[in-house]
Parts: sequence; structure tokens; C-alpha cells
Amino acid sequence: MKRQTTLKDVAKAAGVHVSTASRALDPKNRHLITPEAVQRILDVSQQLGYRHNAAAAALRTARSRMIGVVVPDIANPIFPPIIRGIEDSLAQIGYLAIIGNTDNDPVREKSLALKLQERGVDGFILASVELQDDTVAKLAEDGIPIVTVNRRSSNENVSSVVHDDDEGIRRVLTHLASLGHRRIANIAGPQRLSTGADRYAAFERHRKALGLAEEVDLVTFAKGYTESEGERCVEELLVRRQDFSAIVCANDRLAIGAIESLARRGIKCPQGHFDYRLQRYADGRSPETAPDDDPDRTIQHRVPSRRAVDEDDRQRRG
Amino acid sequence: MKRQTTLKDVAKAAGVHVSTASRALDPKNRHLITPEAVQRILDVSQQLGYRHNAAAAALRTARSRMIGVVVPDIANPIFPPIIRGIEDSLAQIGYLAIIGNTDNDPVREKSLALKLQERGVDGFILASVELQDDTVAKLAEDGIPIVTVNRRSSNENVSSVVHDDDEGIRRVLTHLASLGHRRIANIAGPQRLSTGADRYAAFERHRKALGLAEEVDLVTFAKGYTESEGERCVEELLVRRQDFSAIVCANDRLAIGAIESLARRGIKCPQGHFDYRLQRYADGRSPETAPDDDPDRTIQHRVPSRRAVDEDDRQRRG
DNA sequence: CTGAAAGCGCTAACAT
DNA sequence: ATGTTAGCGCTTTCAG
Repeated sequence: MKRQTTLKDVAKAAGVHVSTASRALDPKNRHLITPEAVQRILDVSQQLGYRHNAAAAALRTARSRMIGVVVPDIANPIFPPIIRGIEDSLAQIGYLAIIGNTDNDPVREKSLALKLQERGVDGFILASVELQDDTVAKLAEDGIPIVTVNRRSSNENVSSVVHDDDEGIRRVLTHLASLGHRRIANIAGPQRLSTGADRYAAFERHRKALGLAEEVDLVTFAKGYTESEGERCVEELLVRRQDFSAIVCANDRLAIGAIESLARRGIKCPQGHFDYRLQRYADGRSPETAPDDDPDRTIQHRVPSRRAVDEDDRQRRG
Repeated sequence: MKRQTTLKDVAKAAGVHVSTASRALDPKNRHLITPEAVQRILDVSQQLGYRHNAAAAALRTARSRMIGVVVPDIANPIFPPIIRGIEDSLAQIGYLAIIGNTDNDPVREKSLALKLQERGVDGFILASVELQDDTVAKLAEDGIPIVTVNRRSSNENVSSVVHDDDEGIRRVLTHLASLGHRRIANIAGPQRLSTGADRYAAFERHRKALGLAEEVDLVTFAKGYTESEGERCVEELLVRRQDFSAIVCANDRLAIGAIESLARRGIKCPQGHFDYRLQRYADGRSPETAPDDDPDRTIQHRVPSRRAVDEDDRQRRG
């Protein structure tokens, strides 16, 4: 690996000072240099195969143009499309996403955040947060920009982009009610996660609003979003009672586990889930998907930006 | 964001020189320093919340401890587990993976590789390569370490980790032959990709070896690994002839497209694919999976390491 | 519009 | 065993 061409090499070859070369190569500062010089420098840098040294720039400017993206597990299929979107958006503005996995372990999340900070990331996008999250607290304290995705933090100073869980659960319950279901069980998610808490709260709210049966033992709580927890929760519900006709699961993995478990007991759900799968496969779409508006609805919780806050401060002081 | 604690701060607080602090903090050089000094420096750095500045170290050492990982599309479900494995393995040795997507576009691959080089990655793992790949050629020329995964490059100097496609196809054909199939069609993958070329070659080889029908028009080539190409290829096969009883598809997405297309025409495959799916689902495993050894077999094509090559050179010259 | 100069934080000869 | 020294390649005041 031969020595890299540096700015100095380019400058010398173009007969200018390094600082001039630096400015010419930076679109933001190009206007400071005469067009002819810019052209010459561009040509020379092309010719010599000059490549910007990001580490040097990062050291000098204290900005890396990298964003840390922290997810529980990239192999969980809900994340790759999210990550892809993040990467593509960041790439457009010259930023790079650095992905890390936590396996939902707060200890790993913390050490990962530290590693990424050492790498100099300019900010974090966190998909792994719990409502009360030490790492978020620490990072926020450091003043490093954070946005959470998919899950909220309870920290009021952290922005987030999440689904409209209340509306989603409302639609699910409304749909089930319209099919005639009156006793609807709920396999709720972990309550330390915003998705668990929000969907459970929405379930209670809309169950009431729709005048459905409100027995406490129709609700059970999963300890994690896993298929095996879905199975366990179904068993638990069935031990308690047998008179519900539908189950709302807090997420897909719980639902998969629930369906497996029901199938093993010979309980068809819904209307025999194999028929359901068959029809879905043949049609290319679910027979139960109501034609509805805005299926991808998300909510953005925005916190005033740092700059805005600083200006507020300044005005207050001024 | 308050100013970071630097090595200098730690050194001053511990009453030693920066270089001493640097050595004490580096496990590899710790032994050079007296245990008491190490302890003191460790304590102080902890106390001050010192964080290693990776950009500065990278600039100084010209090694970033980052590896560029280039895949066609992280949202394609075959890649996340591969990436996860790469990330975990790299993390163990203090390295970081940086993921990039190419969408199978050689132009994007090239510009991505450049960006990652500017970021100073120490090497590349490429899952996106074609047999003849400009980017691989350029990178190899630069002398930057490369390994390809999932696909081979035709470049003899590049190591790769790939499936044993020949053995895989052999098992598929042997299995189909044992079920009585004699006219077996093949939806082959793109021949510019090693997976396409290798699986097609294996198909021809083992079809011959097993004494199966060898008509040319039983083979059709997909232009890409997509479901729609799978559909198109089935249509093409059916236009040509109707007397084959099985199809070997070069990958899963082609197979999905093929099955869709067959289903639309009312052709059951295999023995009615819905039955197949149903049974698979109920059992938790495919009824056609023969109990076989080593299901995850991969092949590693190793190229002598740079060091080894250098030593060879030296010996030859010496 | 361009040049000079300083220094980001770290590591690694080299010297003691 | 520790300190001295010299940059890595870049950006950015400050001068001219």
C-alpha cells in the first residue's frame, strides 16, 4: 500500500499553498478561490488520485460526519429497512451510519455507545432504548445529539420517530369488534419499552371506548418480544379462561408464537390460520387488510434543537 | 458539549508524561510501565472520564480499526445474519464494521469503496462482487486487504468465503432423481455472478453424472436474482415445453417467483405447494429435508497473505 | 484572493 | 522505566 497523496502534494503540484488547495477542494469554500486556480487544483488532485483523509479532518474539526445507529439486533427483520433508510438519507448529506447491536442488553448498549463516542460520532440514532434508559441519560448529559426511532425514551429532551401505536391499536380493536368479537385478550409487550406501554395503554383505552369486556385476566404481559414469550402467554391465558375469541398481540413475534401454540392445541386462529396463510399467499395480500388511509403513519416527537435552545438562553440573558 | 478530556489532561493529573499515559492505557504497552504508575493513570483516566480519540490515533498510526463491509442491500434477508457475524467477530478484536449498500450497481459500488477508503478503512469485506469486478481490481491494485463473501471474484489474488455450490446442487439433483424425476429444468442465475456461474456449472455436471435428460431448452437464465425474473423464466420454460417435472432454481427469490407463477397457472409444485408449506409449518421443519451432515458447509478460498507473499519475495531475491 | 502558522490528540522512535 | 521530540494531514484564524 503505497503512501497516500496528501493535500500538500496536490498544492505543490498545482503551485499553491495547502490552505488554498484545501479551500478549492471544499465546495463550501471554493468561492474564495479564483476559478482558474480551482480548476487547476481539481485537475491536479484528480490526476494524482488525491483522497481526502477523513481522520485528519475529523481530528482538526472535531466532527466526524458519522452517526452511531444502535439497534437491538440487525438480524431482526424490522430493522434492516429502517437502517437502509437512515443510511441512504445520511449518505445524501455526506454522513455515514455506523451500526451496532445491543441484543437488548443495557450493558452492551452502554459499552457500545462509549465505543461509538470514542470513534467520534456526531450523534446517535437509537432504536434500542428502554423508557428509562441510562445510556440515553448519559449521552443527553454529554450534550450529544440523540434521536430515538421505533421506541420512545421517557427523557423529555430526546426526540423520537415512532409509530402511532394508539391509532394502530384502535384500528385493530375496531376491526375485531366489527367482526363480532366481544371478549378480546391482549398479549402485551414489556412495559419497560415504550411500545409495550403505549400499546397496552391504547388497548385499555379503546377496549373501554368500544364497550368491550374489560376483565383483568384477559391481559397478560410478555417479558420480551420473542416467539417463545408469545407461546408462554397464550398458555397462561388459556389456563385462566377459555372464553375469549380473539387475541391482540403487541407485536408480530408474539403473534407468531401465539399462533404456533394455538395450532399445537388444535385451536384454529383465525378461521384456521393455514387457510389464512393460503389465501394470503394466493392473493398476494391479506384478506383482512382493510383498505385504509396512511398505513405507514409515524409520529415525530420533536424537541427544540440545541441551537434554538441556545438562542432562547441568549435572549433570556440579553 | 464540553471539551473532551485528553491524554495530556490525564498525564498531568497523574503526574506523568503523555507518552507514559499513552503506554499505560494501551494493554499492549502496559508492561513497559511500573504497575503503580499504571494503576494511578488508570484511576485518573477513569475519574476524569477520559475517552480515547480514535481519529487522532488513526491519523497518527494510519490504521483506523474499521473494516468496510459492502453488500448489495442490507434489507435483503440473507445479509443481516452475515453482517451480524462479521460485526461480532470484528468487535472481539476491537474493530468496527462499516456497512454500505450498492443495490448491485457497479457505479455505486465504486463510489462507496472510495468513500470508505477516505474514511480510512483497513480492509474490505465484499458481498457485492461480480466475477469481473472493477472495484475489486482497483482495490487489489491499491494493496488494500479484501475478502469476498457469498460471491467469488475471478481475481486470483482475492480470498473468499462461499457456499459449496457444487455440493449443494449435487444434493438437490440427487434428491430429485431419487423421487423419480428425469426431466429437470433449471432457472439459472446471472452468469456474471459466481453463484450463477457455479450453480449452473454444477447443474450441468451433476445432471450428466446422474444420467438425467440433457436437453438445452430445459435451462433458462435469469437476468437478476429477483422474484419477477423467476416468474419470467417459468413462463419461458413453459412456452418451450411442458414435459419437465421439476425445476431447480439458482436461489430462493427465483424459486419464489417460479412458484407464484406456477400457482397462478394452477400447476401444483411440489405435490401442491400449499400442502408442502402446511406440513412444513406444522412440523416445524421441511418434510423434504434429508437428515444430512454439515448443512452449513462453506468453502474458504484462501490467498497467501501479503506478509507471506512478501516473505516469498524476499526469499526469492535473497 | 492567497499565504503563513498553529495545532487538533495521539503514538513511536529515540534518548536518557 | 520514563521523558523528549516530531509529526500524522487537515482546517482555520490571522495577515497581507
